[in-house]
Amino acid sequence: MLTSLTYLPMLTLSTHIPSMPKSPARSTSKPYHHGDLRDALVRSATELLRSEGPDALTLRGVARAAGVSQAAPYRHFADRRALVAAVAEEGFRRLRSAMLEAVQSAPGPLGFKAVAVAYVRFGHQNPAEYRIMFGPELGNQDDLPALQTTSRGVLEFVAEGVRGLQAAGVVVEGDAGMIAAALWSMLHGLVMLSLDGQVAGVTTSLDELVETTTKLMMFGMARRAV
Amino acid sequence: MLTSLTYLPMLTLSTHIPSMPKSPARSTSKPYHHGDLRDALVRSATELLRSEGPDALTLRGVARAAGVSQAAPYRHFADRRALVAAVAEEGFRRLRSAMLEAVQSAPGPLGFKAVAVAYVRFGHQNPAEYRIMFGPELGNQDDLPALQTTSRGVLEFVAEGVRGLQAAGVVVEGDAGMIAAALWSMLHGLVMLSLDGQVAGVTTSLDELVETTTKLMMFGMARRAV
DNA sequence: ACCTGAACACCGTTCAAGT
DNA sequence: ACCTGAACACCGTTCAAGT
Repeated sequence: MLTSLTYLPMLTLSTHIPSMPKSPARSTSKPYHHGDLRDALVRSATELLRSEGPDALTLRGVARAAGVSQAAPYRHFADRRALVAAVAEEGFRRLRSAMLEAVQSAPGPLGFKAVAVAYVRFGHQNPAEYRIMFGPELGNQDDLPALQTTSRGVLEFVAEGVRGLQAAGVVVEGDAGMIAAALWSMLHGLVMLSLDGQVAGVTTSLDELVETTTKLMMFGMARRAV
Repeated sequence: MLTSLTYLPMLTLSTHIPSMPKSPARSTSKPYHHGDLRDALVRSATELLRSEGPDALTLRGVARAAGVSQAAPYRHFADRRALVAAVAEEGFRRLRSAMLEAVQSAPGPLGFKAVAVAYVRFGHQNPAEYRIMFGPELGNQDDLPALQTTSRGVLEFVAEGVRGLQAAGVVVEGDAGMIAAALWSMLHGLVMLSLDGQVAGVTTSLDELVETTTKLMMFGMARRAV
């Protein structure tokens, strides 16, 4: 009953439609809906995740934040998980950038510690994103090839660093991939456990923990033969 | 086997759970509801988690599996998170047992590797539980003192082992808590990354990875001075 | 081609009420 | 004291329909 009377159509007359060419919206501040809703959704999702926490990362909430209907995201993402994966991908890219910047500012053997510090710092500065990147929802990435490629980039980055140190004679010979996996495990575990507050009693200074950890990784915990 | 509904009839309502004579309700002529619904809920939750995955760990689903109404769990758990915490607690207890068994079967310096193997094996044999134990829902445990105590037990256990090795002159001196945190980080990261398939390309054998990792932890990756 | 509105089946949580 | 039934406000997802 109410339907036909109370619902007035908005000003969608043809005369109002700007002569938008095919190229993506650029000058339009916000005429109608985005030329790139996909990107807008990923951005909204990331913002929501940071400001409201992981529980706020709902498809409906993100759609709301982006100003579209709840069904609209399905034009761009197969399901909620695909949207989450897109957020994680962006995170992996930023993590890689942070590590890259670290080695560039401190090349050679010193780079190892610089990367470790940058890695742990990234996790602590982006806790919600970090958790999503390694969370259970994306545990099996077999059906998310784009994410898989991006996340594999981290291991590849570390392995490359290991090879460099091996070539410089600083690090023992051996499978660089395995050594890199061990290093990454260490860093990842450190971020996770500290985010969880599991190692809170150990020290007040995270930097100190990273320091101890990287030293241990470098020289081991076995006592040298006297 | 993706995340789908897969609604199965689930004929679990047969005369389940033989009434334990130990519980207070003994003269119960009615086979009505458990003298210990709390325990039954935790058990149902764990079973659901293992068989159907993390998405099945819903309060309503658990209540259904236990044969009570959807509101009944609220007599025993403040909210869904409290139930999840109870499941995680049980997991931490079993993890500790597995580690304890490992040191007992291989005491001394060899115990280090035995514990590492037992730890990683636990994670891989109980992936869903392991993820819950360290998942984002329980990230901040400040309001879950029981869980906090149980999970802290793991770090304490490792630290105790480190102290033993230090006393035996096998491990370098230094803050045992920090060294333990580094060791735990390594093991935790290894479990997580391998469960996520992030280090799948490195080796086909997880045992080999654990082997390399523990050696690295023991002797470091720095090349000895020639 | 892209988006909306409405619907369906689920969920966490609350609360009066039953026994 | 412990549990049920019904309700509320959310979800993810689908689908016919609009422009």
